[in-house]
Amino acid sequence: MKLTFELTATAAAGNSRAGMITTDHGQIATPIFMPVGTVGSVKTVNQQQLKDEVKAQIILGNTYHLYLRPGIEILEAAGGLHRFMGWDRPILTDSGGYQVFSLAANRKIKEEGVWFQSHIDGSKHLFSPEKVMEIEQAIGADIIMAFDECPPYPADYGYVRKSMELTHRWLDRCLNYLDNHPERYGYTQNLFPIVQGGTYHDLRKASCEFVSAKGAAGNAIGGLSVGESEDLMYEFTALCCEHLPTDKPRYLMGVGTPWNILEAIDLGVDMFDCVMPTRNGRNGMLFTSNGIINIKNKKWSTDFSPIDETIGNEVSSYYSKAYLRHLFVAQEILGLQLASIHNLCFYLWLVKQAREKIISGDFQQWKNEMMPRLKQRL
RNA sequence: GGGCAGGUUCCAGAGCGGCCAAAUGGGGCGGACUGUAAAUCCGCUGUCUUUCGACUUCAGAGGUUCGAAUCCUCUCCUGCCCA
Repeated sequence: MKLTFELTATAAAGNSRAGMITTDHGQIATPIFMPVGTVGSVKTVNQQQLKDEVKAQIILGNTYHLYLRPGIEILEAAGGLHRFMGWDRPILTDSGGYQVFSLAANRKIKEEGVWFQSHIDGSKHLFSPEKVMEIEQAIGADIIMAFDECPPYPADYGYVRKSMELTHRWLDRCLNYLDNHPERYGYTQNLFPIVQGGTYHDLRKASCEFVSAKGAAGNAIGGLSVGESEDLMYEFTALCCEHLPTDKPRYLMGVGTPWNILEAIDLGVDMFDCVMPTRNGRNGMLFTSNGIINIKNKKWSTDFSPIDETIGNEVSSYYSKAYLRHLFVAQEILGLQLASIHNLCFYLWLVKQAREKIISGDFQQWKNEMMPRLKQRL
């Protein structure tokens, strides 16, 4: 069944909304944060913990990484990524578009697609829209992203316009491929197109219109959080929300900090993903309901209070800051895991709170209260 | 009592006449990280000074030398071995 989106509640002030996405692998209550599991693994966190402790409703995989390893033959033989990794809830795969940006030194963009040099062994591979769709079908995610070019920031108008037009042509090729190649695992995969256009108003607006016209089950905002200021990011997120359909989920790709997420929810975004809770967690940065902790700092060495009691999950209220600091100093693997689990729990708690506040009508007040607290350095 | 090996900046440990405020690692302190080439990366870590630079350090005391962490003498301490 094609993915559906039902609006549960819309805030009186601002553009935030609460909704329910339904996929063949279950429902997703929005706004939602999606943990990133690039290679079919949310680093350091196993699937059971992801379900029971983090309460993740949907996770991400990455086309580029999964294509290189283990490769599509193995994924197909396994019956798709859900089965391969033992995850029966929804999955979204990114298309490799972000790697066009992050692996800039090792790729070449052409009309037909992008030539990548593998970061693993240096081998060369062509990612065309058709090839990416083929891989995403083999992976079998519930939501698959169109293949796009994510231009860097800053980039001049001419470049961004050409890049956006290329992304649009590629979108048509993705759609055309899907029209002629039915999915293979007996459930529906939903293509989300991606808006580009950099930080140019007319381009962003044009891209929103182009994308909206496709009538996709959901739409994504790409090309943000690539180095621009937060104000610019908010400005262009707002612009995109204004021009994307109201009755379809809006996904802001790659964002972000806890306060970025609250701000974007207020602007009308429904879905988020970011490596920040996991990567920064592994690097010792904890996001809590009271602010940011660098757990490696000595001041935590004798703080035996829980990591964060208010968010209500076990890891965060059971283990102390002092213990977690000890694990980091001793370079124990458990430290990386507890930090990752805590941060993910916090992110999921944050969007759940946001949802409840939207439904109860208190979102604005709650957000204004939370914003300064979230940014605070403890 | 005798023999041998040692005592270096928070720790370990290089250095063995000038290029030494002293390698390297650890520890400490701080920072970065936004659709993951990241359990990673980047600073600082004797004192004073914004910089230039100045000053005090290599167990202690004396000495040799233009110049000593480095050479000599004695003292104190540590480890191992023999009595």
